[in-house]
Amino acid sequence: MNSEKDFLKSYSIEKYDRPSVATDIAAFTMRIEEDNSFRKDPVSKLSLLLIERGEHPYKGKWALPGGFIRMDETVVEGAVREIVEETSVKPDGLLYTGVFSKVDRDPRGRIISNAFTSVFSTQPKVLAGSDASSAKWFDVDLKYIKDDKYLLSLQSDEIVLTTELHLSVSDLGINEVKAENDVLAFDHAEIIFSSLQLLKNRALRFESIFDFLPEKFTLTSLQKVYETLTLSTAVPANFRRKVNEYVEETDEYTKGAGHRPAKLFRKKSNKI
Amino acid sequence: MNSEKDFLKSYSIEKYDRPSVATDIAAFTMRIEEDNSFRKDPVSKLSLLLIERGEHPYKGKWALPGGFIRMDETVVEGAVREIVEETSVKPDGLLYTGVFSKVDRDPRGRIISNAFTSVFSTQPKVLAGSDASSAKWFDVDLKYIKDDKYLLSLQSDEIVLTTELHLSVSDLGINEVKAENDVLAFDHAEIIFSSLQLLKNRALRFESIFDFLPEKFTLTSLQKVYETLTLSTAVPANFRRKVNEYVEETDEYTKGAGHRPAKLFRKKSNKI
DNA sequence: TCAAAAGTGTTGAGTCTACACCCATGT
DNA sequence: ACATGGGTGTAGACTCAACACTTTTGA
Repeated sequence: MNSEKDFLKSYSIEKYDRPSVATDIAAFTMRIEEDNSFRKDPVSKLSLLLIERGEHPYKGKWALPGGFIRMDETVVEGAVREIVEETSVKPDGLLYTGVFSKVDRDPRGRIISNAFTSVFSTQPKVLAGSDASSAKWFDVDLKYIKDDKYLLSLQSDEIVLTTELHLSVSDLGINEVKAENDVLAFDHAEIIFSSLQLLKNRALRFESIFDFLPEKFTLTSLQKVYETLTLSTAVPANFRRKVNEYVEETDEYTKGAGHRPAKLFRKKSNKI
Repeated sequence: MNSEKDFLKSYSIEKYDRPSVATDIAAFTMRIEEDNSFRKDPVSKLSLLLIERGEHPYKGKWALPGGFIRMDETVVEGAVREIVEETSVKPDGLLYTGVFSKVDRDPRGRIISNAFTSVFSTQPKVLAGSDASSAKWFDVDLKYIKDDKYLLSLQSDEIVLTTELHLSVSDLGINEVKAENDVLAFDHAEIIFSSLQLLKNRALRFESIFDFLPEKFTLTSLQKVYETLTLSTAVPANFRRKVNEYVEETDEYTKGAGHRPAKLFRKKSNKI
C-alpha cells in the first residue's frame, strides 16, 4: 500500500532545479528638515534607506537592503530579520509590496525577490553592515512626467540618483514597471516605485500614515505625511474634519512653537 | 583585479539551501444558474476551479491548480502556463494574490507559493489533467460569522467542502488567515480566502468586474457580478448611475427575454 | 505687535439613497 | 393581461471644497 508517508520518504525535492528566494526591503521614514526660522513649521521629506554594495554584482551601486530567506522562516520573518540587522530597530509598519521574478534580474542566477515596504516613526541611525560598504538615508522625490512616465530622484548629501520609470499594463491587467537606467542595483528602482505607489494608495485611504508618526501627534503633522505620500495638498480645515473618524483626542498639547499650541491626537483603534 | 565577470565566474548559487517556488491559481467565473421560469433572470453564482489530487501528498483532497515555476519564466508566466494547461483557455483577467511561505505548508519540503487570482468571462470545460484525478467547478459561498471568523463553503454536485477561517493582523500590520481544518489540500483554503478578499476590494472600486462578462453586457448582469463579489445588494437605479462613468453604450439590445430589451454596454477604455 | 499655526463656522455644489413611476416585452 | 426587468425623475440627506474668521503663542 502506497501511503503518504511512503511517498514522502521516497520524494526528493533536490531532483528539481530551484531558484533562490530573497527579500528586499524599502525602509521609509519622514525626515524633519531642520529650519531655524522662528515659528515656521519644519518640512518633512520622505526618506529611504539604501546601502552601497561592497561586493559584486553591482559593486559600488546603491541598492535596497535585503538578503536570502532562510529555510526556517517565512518571507515576512526574513524581511523583518534583514531590516533589524540593518537598523537594529523593528519597523512600525510592514507591507508586502510584491514579487519580482524577471529571469535576468540578478546576474548571479535565478533569484526571485519578495519586496517589502517598511515604515519607521523615527529615522534609525544606520551603519555599514557586513556586505555593504556604507548605508545612507536618501530623500525621495517622484514626479509624473507624462504618458505613464515618472522621474524618480534619490538624494543624500551630495549624492543624487535619478532614473526614469515607465509604467505599463499587460493584456491580463498586471502592472509592469521598467527603469530606464542602471543607477540603482538590480531592479531596485522598480521595487522602490512599487513601494511608493503602494504607500500612496494606502495614504489616500488614511492607511499607513500613522506608522510615520509617534504615538501622539498633531493633525498638522499627520497632514504633512498625507500630503508627502499622496503628492497632493489639502486644506487644513477640511483635512482635520476628514481624519476625525480615524483619530481620538488626548489631553496633551504641543508647546514652545511660537504659535497656538496644538492638541495631540492618537490613532483610533479600529476594533469593533 | 577583481572584476564583476570574475566574481560571477566563481560564484556558485548551488552552495546555498534553496526553497522550491510554485504558483497556485484560483480561477473564477460566474456560473449562470439555469432557471426555466419564464421572464425571470437567471442567478449567477461565483464558481471556482478545483482539482482532486491524484498523488501524495493530500491524495484525494481538493486543491487549487498550480505547479512549480520553471527556471526560464516569471511567476506570472508560470501562472498563465499552468492555468492554460488546465483549461486550454487564457484568462480574461489575472491578479497577483500574494506569497504564501509558511515553513510547513507542504510536507514535501520547503515550497513557497505565489498565488494568483484569474477570471474567465465564460466557464471553460475542464478535464482531469496529468496529476489530477479530476477537476470540477465549485460554487463559492463565503459568510462572515463574527469576531473576524468566516465560513467558506465550496459546492459541486454532491460534494460540499466547508471550513472556518480566522483572520488576524500581526503587530506590524500584516494580515494573516488561518483555516480551521484540512478539507482542502495544503493552505489552499487560506489562498482562496485571500483571493475572495482581493476580488471584493477590487469590485468595490469597480475593478475586475468586467472580466467576468463578455465584451458587451447589460447593466443588470454587471450589477449581479458586483453584488456577488461584494456580498452586497444595490438599488438598480442608483447602480446604473454610479457605473455610468466606467461604461459606454453600444447600439445593441438584448431580445427574447420576456421583458423590455436591455441596452448592451461595454467597458469604457480608461486611456487618457 | 505680528507672523504663523490651530481651530471653528458657513455656504453652495455635488453626490448618494430611497422610492415613485413609466416603458417594453412575450407568453 | 401581467409579471418582469429596463430605465428616468426627484426630494432629502449627506458629503465635500473653498474660504472667511477667531484663537493662541513667543519673540
